[in-house]
Amino acid sequence: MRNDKFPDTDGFDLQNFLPFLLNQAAESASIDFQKVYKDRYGMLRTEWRVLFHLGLFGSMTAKQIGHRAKTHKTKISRAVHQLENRRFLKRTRDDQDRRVEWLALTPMGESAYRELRDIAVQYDAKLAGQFDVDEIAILRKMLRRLAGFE
Amino acid sequence: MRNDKFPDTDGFDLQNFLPFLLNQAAESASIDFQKVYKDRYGMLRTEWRVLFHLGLFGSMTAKQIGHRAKTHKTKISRAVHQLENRRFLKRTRDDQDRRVEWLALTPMGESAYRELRDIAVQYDAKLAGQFDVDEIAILRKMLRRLAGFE
DNA sequence: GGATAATAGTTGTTTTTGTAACTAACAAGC
DNA sequence: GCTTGTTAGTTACAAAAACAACTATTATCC
Repeated sequence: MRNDKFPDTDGFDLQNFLPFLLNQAAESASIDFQKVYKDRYGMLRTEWRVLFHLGLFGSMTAKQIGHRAKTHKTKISRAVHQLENRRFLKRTRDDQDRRVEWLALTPMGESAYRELRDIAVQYDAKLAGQFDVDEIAILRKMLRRLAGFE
Repeated sequence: MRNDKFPDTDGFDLQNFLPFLLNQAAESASIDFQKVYKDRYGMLRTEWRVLFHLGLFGSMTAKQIGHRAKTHKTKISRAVHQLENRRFLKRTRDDQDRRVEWLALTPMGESAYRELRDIAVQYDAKLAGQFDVDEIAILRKMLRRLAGFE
């Protein structure tokens, strides 16, 4: 880890320190998209994540979503409540195991999902567009590894 | 953006969506280091960021730190208070402009900084170590661009 | 030089998160 | 079948973050 900009420091470069760098990149990269689901749909981050999971994978339990999104069950629980209040999803108890409830989007939820998904696709393309295709492939591969997705 | 794992979905792949992917990678990559400054020093993220900035760049104002770390001034203000309470830094008013205060680490702050910095260097090396050197260079370059560092 | 605006930093209030304890349902062992 | 343990999800309370309004000081400009 070198430090080109401040060679008079002690050899540690904060702007290249991966936890800091990743966090800053993640913040910058998500801020404009955040505005969409926040200002336009009044959603929190966990809420759109639940919405996206249900939109993508159909019916899921809170636990399954939490596991895939690495999100604590209390956060999921609150997001589900909120989405339910806004009529974006409905729950149905599992008959075999009555602790479990299956979550699925309502038509309203589906439509919100489709709109946000399309925006997300464009948004991702715009972010990726500033790099070479092979570079962006390397980036995603490394990030998936860091994220523990594979 | 293709979706190999769930080809029966609608072509959107959440695990490759950059804002989500970056955030997950950032979370995973920082969790173990977070434990160090949290459990061992009782620090919050913003507090170690202030500490690191002062350790790296010497005397700075709250505003300068906030700008470099992209952190809101209220968060910086509270972190500075906390670090001051723990005798990690001291403030001195600027004589030219008495709104400004210059922040600098105390010897105790310096020593905490050095310890955390050494851990950070090792930690970064461990993270980077799982990739090729040229790949990691590409990763950092792209992340710096995404983060708006250059 | 006095009104107005801008700036550095703080404080107060509201949201959101984190953590732990909780309920309800099921499972296992005996 | 009854104790003990586990699991899905919720709730309550404490910690932290977000946001807006504030103080104190300096800059602008007529």
